Amino acid sequence: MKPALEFTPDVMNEMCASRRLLSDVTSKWGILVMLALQGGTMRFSTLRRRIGGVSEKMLSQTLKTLEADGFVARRSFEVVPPHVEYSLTEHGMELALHLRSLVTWLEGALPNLPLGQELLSRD
Amino acid sequence: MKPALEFTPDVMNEMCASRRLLSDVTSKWGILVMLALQGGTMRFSTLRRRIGGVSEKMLSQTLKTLEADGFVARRSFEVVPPHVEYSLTEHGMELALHLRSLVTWLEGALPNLPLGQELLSRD
DNA sequence: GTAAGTACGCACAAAAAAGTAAGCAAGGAA
DNA sequence: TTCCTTGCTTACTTTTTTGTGCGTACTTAC
Repeated sequence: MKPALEFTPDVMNEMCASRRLLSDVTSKWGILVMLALQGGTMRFSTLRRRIGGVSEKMLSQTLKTLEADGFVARRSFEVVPPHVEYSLTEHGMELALHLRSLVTWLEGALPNLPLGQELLSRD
Repeated sequence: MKPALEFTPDVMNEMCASRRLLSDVTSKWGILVMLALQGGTMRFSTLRRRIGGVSEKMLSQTLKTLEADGFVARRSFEVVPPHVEYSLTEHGMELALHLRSLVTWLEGALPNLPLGQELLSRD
C-alpha cells in the first residue's frame, strides 16, 4: 500500500499545501461561512443576511474557494430569478466542528480577556 | 451578581468584539505563533526559525497583538545583545489546544481533499 | 578588522484583500 | 413603464497587510 503522500503535511513548513488550506479556512469570511452553514442548507441571500458585514462579492468569492477546497457543496437550479443552495460536505461538517469549538471558546473567554475587560470598564 | 457583559458575544454580529479576537488569532501568522509556542517558552529568533516564512517584522507585530489580547506573555532581560522570551498565558494554552486540533485535523484531511488529490496525481 | 547574532523600530514599496457601484437575466407587481 | 427580485460578475478604488532594507548597541568568533 502506497503512502497517501510522500511527505507529512506540516503547517510550519512554508511550502506545505496545508498552509493554503489553513489560510482559506481562516480567511476573514471563511470561518463565518462555515459556521453559518452548520445551520443547514441555505441560499446565498440567507447566508448573506446571517453573516453580518459580508458584501456579495466577498461571500461569493469565499464560497467559491471553500467549494474548491471541498468543504462546501453548491447546487443551483436553472431558473430565473436564480436559486442556489449551499451546504457543507462531509469534510466540511467535520471541519465546522473544530471551528465551532474554537469560536465558542473565544466567545466564552472574551469577558475574561483584556479586550473584554476594557468593554466592561467603560460605562 | 452582575452579568459579565451586557450582551452575549456573537461572531456573526459585525460589531461584536469577538470578531476582532477571531481575526487576531486567525491572522496569517497568529495561529502559527500560537502553535509554535505550544512547544514551550521560546526566544524571538528560535520562534522565527520554527515558523517557516515569517519576517522579523511580521513576527514581532503578531506577537504584540497576541500579547495585547492576553494569549502570549513576554519577558525581556535587560542585556546586550537583547534576550526576550515568549510563552503562552493560561488563556493562550487553552486557545492553543483548539487551534492544535483544528490544524491536526486539516493536516490529516489534506490527502483526502481536492488539494491533496491534486498533489498526488501529478508525478 | 570584519562578520554574525540579538530583538526589534522605522520608512517606504509592493502586493493582496476588501469595498463600491453597476450590470445582467426573466418575469411579476405597481 | 419602471421597479423589484436573485445570485452573481466585472471594473475600479480604497484599505489593509506584508515585505524590504536599514539602523541600533553591544558581544563573540574568525
